[in-house]
Amino acid sequence: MARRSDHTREQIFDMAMAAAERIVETEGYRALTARSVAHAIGYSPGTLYNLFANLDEIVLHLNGRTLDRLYDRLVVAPYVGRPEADLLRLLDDYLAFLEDHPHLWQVLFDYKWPKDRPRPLWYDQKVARVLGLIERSLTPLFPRQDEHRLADVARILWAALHGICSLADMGRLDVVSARPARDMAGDLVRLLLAGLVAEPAAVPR
Amino acid sequence: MARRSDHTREQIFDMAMAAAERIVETEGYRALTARSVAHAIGYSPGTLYNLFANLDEIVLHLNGRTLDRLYDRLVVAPYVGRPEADLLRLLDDYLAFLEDHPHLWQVLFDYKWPKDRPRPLWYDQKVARVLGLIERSLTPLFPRQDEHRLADVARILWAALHGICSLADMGRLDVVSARPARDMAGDLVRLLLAGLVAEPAAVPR
DNA sequence: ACCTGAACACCGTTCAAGT
DNA sequence: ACCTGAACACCGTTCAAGT
Repeated sequence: MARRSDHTREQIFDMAMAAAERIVETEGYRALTARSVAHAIGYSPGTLYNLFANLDEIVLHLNGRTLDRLYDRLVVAPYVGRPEADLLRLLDDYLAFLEDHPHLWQVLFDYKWPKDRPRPLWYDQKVARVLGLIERSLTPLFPRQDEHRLADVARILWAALHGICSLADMGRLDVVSARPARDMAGDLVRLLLAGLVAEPAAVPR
Repeated sequence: MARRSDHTREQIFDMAMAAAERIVETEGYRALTARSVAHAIGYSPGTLYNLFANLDEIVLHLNGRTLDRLYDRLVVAPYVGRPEADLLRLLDDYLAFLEDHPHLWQVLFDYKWPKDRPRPLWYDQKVARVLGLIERSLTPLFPRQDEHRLADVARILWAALHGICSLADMGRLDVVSARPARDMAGDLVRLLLAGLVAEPAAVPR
């Protein structure tokens, strides 16, 4: 057999990404295999390895697309300049995204990139772009010279919200009594903001 | 071939669990396979399926053991009755456990129990026992009739800390600039406590 | 130059066959 | 009653062979 050149390299790349996304959304993470993607685009498994070093790289690109989708969703709402209102709205949009694309969200956070090799720069930039929205919402609370502290708090909030969504998604928060993730996350945002206002310089960096 | 009755059912169970733990600790999650466990205890893969419904159940029991270890580690330190001191000490012990058993900790949280079937009661009880330590530390901040609120805040804190440790473990917090998980988690604890004190009834349940 | 598909070294799980 | 190990239906990845 041989080259078919039915499609360019770029076309196959895009087809593979679209197929991967569709497989994850409809059948879940575990259905995403090199063979299933290859089959979905009508090429042999070997062909994928001309474009991607391995399956990990397909997942990485898929997650990049998910981060873009998430950012696009979060960025459209108006920014009013009141931290609590802005953060709670970000939270609502985030949770709505999670509800619309639960499987994509799971892959985004569950997937473990091998520790030995560094994440590509473009990927970190996509994460930073989302983090930037949280930072913007927090900005009114910090004086200009406290950019580092602002960035730290944004990351704390990002990670903390992730923890709540993650455990809620796994059904691990309903020990003893259940409460929606939305309520708990909203609670967290309000407590954290109250704490910031009460102790603005609690833990200088 | 046939029954060997070299060991009782209980002995094989314990051998399998010990082997699973050793495999995860030394070689990581991905090395934990039904075949590797069977080989480690000198039985055939089929034998495991007399004791466990599937590999999921082996992981579940392994995680139960990990929760026990974690609890044992957290419970020994003295309880002084000052929330900040007690929580920061819990945090330190938690992080120390994580450092000592990174792979066991990863399996504990990364492993997804199938959503369709309920977690066994004994598992939830082990989680609740750890959560109870956080609740105890928070108790001085809540009046007696606010037990529900206390439980909610404990779970928020537990989930939020998990989020920080989880993203830190995956190296996903060092976007832009890195900061140790310990610092971020400590920051979170202090901010949350300050928020609680400032707005004790911020979000009544 | 590109694509194939067989091959390699694995999986989880089942179950007929043995003692 | 219990254990085996071959079998089934999969994996990710490689690479000689083809066009």
